[in-house]
Amino acid sequence: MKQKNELLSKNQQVVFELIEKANEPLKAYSILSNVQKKGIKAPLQVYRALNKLMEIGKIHKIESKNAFVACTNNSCKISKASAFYICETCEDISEVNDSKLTKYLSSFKGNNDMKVNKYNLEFFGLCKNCRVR
Amino acid sequence: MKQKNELLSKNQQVVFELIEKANEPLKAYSILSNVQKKGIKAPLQVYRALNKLMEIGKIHKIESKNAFVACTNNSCKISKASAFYICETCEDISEVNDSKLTKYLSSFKGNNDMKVNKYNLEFFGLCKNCRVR
DNA sequence: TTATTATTGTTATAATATAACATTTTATAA
DNA sequence: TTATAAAATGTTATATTATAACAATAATAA
Repeated sequence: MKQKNELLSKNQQVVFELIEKANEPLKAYSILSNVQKKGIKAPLQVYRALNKLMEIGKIHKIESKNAFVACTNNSCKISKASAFYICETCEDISEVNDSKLTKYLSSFKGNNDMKVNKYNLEFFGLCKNCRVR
Repeated sequence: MKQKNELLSKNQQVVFELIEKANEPLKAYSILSNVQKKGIKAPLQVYRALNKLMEIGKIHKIESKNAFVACTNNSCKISKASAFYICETCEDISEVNDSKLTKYLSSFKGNNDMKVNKYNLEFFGLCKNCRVR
């Protein structure tokens, strides 16, 4: 499958690669300190890259943590809608990849008759590991 | 129905009343400037009240906006789980009150076998009004 | 080419949130 | 009721997250 990385600008690529390799959500200033050796010096350079990457659906923001993760859905259609599990104990975060959920939420009307363009859903709970202990 | 307000401390009550009367989500520092006449002088006093109010389910935080609204669900059971519509045009925000959705999400297991304690869901789209224009 | 758009670089500053410590009030139980 | 624990308050300082404003450069399209 064709990667979109080639379409990314220099800063966008640097930031995205860092996020993609990380196995946890990264915060903006943590990203900054990790890309300074690559020539990115200011917060705004990071935030601009982050905003663009979110716009094109390559990353998502975990709103409750102010942190950023690479999208793990190959389907670009749902790239702007996102859902995550957040373990309250170990802080592990994983993207939910459930097409039924996606369909259900994307077409959700509720009481308000709103047309849903995107949504963000964050589940908090205990992951399997943390329940056992 | 018995109000819980009586259980609130002085600062909690001041902050809650302001949020409840507002017809839009309020930001912490906006709250601060509005309660200074009531003797609350520092950000931390506001944040402490906000945290407590969230804990007991009287308010919710709109994570994507860093803003706070009074809970409009009378059911205390679901007070920690919250779902909102956010109109991308007029910024109007309303709480979703849909028991099917609540049940569906509260019992959602997905791929991860997580036990869901709470969730936060934010729908973005166009409200009825803004679609017409 | 030339105009337009996206991206970059940079400094300063705004907006959001917590740490740390001292004190006071309220609730609980001995 | 009195001691003691728990919750709430007050205060100063500071950490963290994010954007404004302006100048320059690179990429793309007309």
